[in-house]
Amino acid sequence: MTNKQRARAEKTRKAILTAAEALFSTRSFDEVTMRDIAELAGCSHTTIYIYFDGKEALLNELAAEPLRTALRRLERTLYRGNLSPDERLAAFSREFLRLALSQRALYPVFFTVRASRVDEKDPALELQRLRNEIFALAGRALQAALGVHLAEDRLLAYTRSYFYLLHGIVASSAASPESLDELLARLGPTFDLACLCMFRGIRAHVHEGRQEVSPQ
Amino acid sequence: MTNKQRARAEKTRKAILTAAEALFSTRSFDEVTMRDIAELAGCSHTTIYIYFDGKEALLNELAAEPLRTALRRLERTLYRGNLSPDERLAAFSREFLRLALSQRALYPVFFTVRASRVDEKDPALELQRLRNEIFALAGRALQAALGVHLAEDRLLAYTRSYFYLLHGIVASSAASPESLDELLARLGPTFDLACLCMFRGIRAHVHEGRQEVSPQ
Amino acid sequence: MTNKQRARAEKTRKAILTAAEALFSTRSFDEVTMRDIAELAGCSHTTIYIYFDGKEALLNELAAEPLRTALRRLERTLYRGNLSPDERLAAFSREFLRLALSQRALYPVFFTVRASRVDEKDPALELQRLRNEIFALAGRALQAALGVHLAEDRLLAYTRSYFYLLHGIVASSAASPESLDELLARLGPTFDLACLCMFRGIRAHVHEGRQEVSPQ
Amino acid sequence: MTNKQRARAEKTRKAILTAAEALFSTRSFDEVTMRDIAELAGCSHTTIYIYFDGKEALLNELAAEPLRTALRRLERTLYRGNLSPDERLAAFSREFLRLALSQRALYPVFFTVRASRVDEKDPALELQRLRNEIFALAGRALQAALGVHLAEDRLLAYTRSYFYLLHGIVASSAASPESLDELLARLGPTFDLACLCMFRGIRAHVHEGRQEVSPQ
DNA sequence: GATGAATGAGAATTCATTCAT
DNA sequence: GATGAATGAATTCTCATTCAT
Repeated sequence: MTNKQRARAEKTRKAILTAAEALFSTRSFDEVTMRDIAELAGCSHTTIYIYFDGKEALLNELAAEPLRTALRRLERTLYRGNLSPDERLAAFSREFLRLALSQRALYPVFFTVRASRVDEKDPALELQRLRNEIFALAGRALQAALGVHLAEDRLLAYTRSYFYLLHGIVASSAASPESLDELLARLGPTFDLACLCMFRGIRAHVHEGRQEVSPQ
Repeated sequence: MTNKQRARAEKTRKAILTAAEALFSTRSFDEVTMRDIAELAGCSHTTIYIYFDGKEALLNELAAEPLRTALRRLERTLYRGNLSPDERLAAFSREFLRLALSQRALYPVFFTVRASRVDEKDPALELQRLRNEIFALAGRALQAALGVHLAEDRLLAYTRSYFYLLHGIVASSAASPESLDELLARLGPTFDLACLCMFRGIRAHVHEGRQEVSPQ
Repeated sequence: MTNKQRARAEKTRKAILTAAEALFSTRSFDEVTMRDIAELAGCSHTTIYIYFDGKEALLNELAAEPLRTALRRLERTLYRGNLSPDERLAAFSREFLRLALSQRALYPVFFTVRASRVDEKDPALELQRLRNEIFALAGRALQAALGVHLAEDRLLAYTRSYFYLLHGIVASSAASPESLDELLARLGPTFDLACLCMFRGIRAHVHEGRQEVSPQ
Repeated sequence: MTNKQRARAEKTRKAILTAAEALFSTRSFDEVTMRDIAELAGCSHTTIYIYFDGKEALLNELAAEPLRTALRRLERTLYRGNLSPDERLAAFSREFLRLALSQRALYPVFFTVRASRVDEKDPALELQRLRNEIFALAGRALQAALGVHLAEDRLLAYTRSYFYLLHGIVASSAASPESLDELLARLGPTFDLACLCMFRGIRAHVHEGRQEVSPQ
């Protein structure tokens, strides 16, 4: 009994998340209504409120899972043995972009720090943690690709720079109505190029860098 | 008397634009209501419809002016005589970021192409034109800084890459509650660094580029 | 001076009436806005309030003139010498329909008695008077065509019957998007037929009438 | 419990329809607001949108039922055995007028063809169908009463003529504030007379008709 | 005589959410 | 566990009308 019920509940919950994800991948937060989600999930819209505390809570919970998946996959990318460090950074970047672009509408949720009451067990906190880990991961990938050890603050600056680029790529593509594959087919090489250039520039800056500071 | 009336009208119109700008700088398009704007502007919400054709039109008109200003200032930056080409690119970047970050909430309006009926005299068209000009400007600045002539499509790819970075910087900072000055004080150097690295990487890619292609 | 002003005023007034008439001939009362009228009349919408006490007053005044014209033309029709009495009735009917259908949107204003505060100099009163005269005219035409003198109440009943038909023709065609000419080209013969039949039926009823009463 | 809910829903739905009917019987489509309806129905105005797709849909749905009833009753009238053919036509007419006048305000909805996107399952289509059936019914009644077989187009012209009269009667009485019974008490005989005359005229035209065509 | 500026009242509609079952 | 019924708050936008000039 209890088992069956739990299974059913879990299934409904999953259905809601899946439906919401599908809808948010096409439309923005405000454009998706609870009723849309319920319809696609095959349940009543009131049911959603059993599992989630409201629309925003659903959104946060929704974001957490892909982000967990993303983190896992990005980690795996970084420890693949058959790649040189800079190939690894490239692979990391490509993977990151693929994940982010496949969830374009959720991306702002992933990577925008939203003011929110600091509430224990707020899924927003979990999101924050995941974000930070991914950022750290990128830092480690960059460090490895650069091949020299850097002071923490310098690495932070470089990692930020690199992330700006990644964010910019995603942001620039966010409004596109193209599917992920169409997008990558059209712009993938440009994305690669951009990442490569950024990396080269950072490497150059690291090696010769300090005397030729940015003009200011 | 006609003068007085015209003045009054212009004042009201300005008040509406100012109010809208203030509100949009804090909240997003959907979060700001016409009534909010009217209240802040000190007029009835119906008055807004005298001056603008609706909410979206207001938004477009609102975005057009700063963007025009931006274009003018960016042009001026590019023709300042006392700078070397790459200093000019850096200056351009800094100016762009300053402008974009000072209008953070409008930034998506500036740089997100929105599907819209292609309508003569639609202010959206004007926006599109301004966007394109700014992009072209960046392309020319980049070309000049690189110092070699590039085929159009290669230049396009590099310019895009550079813009991704700029977009990313803005997007990353968009949600920050800090004032423009606070933001620049804290992250300005990092922004400069990122731009410099991007430029260096592009330059490197241009010069040694083709043999060492992006892995994949 | 005064003359010039009066002329100008009269011109503006006329322009408003003309514009309103044109618009009401296509769209219904609620669909036409004061601003539409003003635009077509080439004046400010506030000007309309100088000449008319509001939208409804304008409508009444608007209806009066065509109705006066109609009355005049219908009178003329009835006294044309070269027609037999029943040809005259037919001509009257055709003229009535032509007038009514050319002002389809105004027709309800012409012929619908609206509750209204009985106000001296209310144009609604004038309308009422005109309506009554046209009705009386039809009565006389019918009487003449029948060729026998009838008691007042019997004539009233017949005239009413005849008018029901005319009203019905107009009402049935009111919603048609066709122009007057298209409409008459398509249905004119049917209108004639209907009028003819009605007249014949009345004549028959008058002559043999009383023994074969309507079943009930 | 599902039963209880269904009952409640049905009750609400009915309440809305009843309220709307009551309001539309006094005021026109544009004059009745959704909030008026809701208030009279004793529910929130948003509730209306649960049951109907909007104002126009409500109107159509509202019109469909009485029209269905009307059709059924008119059919029954035509097959009553104890009447002669022309008594049947008279009975049909009287029944039609009774129905139409009892729903005066809805009459335009019943019998005015409104332009509308031809949409499967649009209730407007249903209305159109019902209208056509009633018209066909009248045609059959007329044919039977005339006692001779007529070519389709001639019958059509006569039926139209007859309908013009019926429409005219309804239209002329539409604005009256009298109750149905008062109206019939005052004008019923005139209505009968008009119908009788029209029928006699048509019959005359059919029998001797063609040589004495309508002048034109 | 004429007008541009401004407004208040009110329209349809949508949505997230709660309550009774 | 799940749901249908119901709602209140809010949104964009339109219109006839008035007021100062």
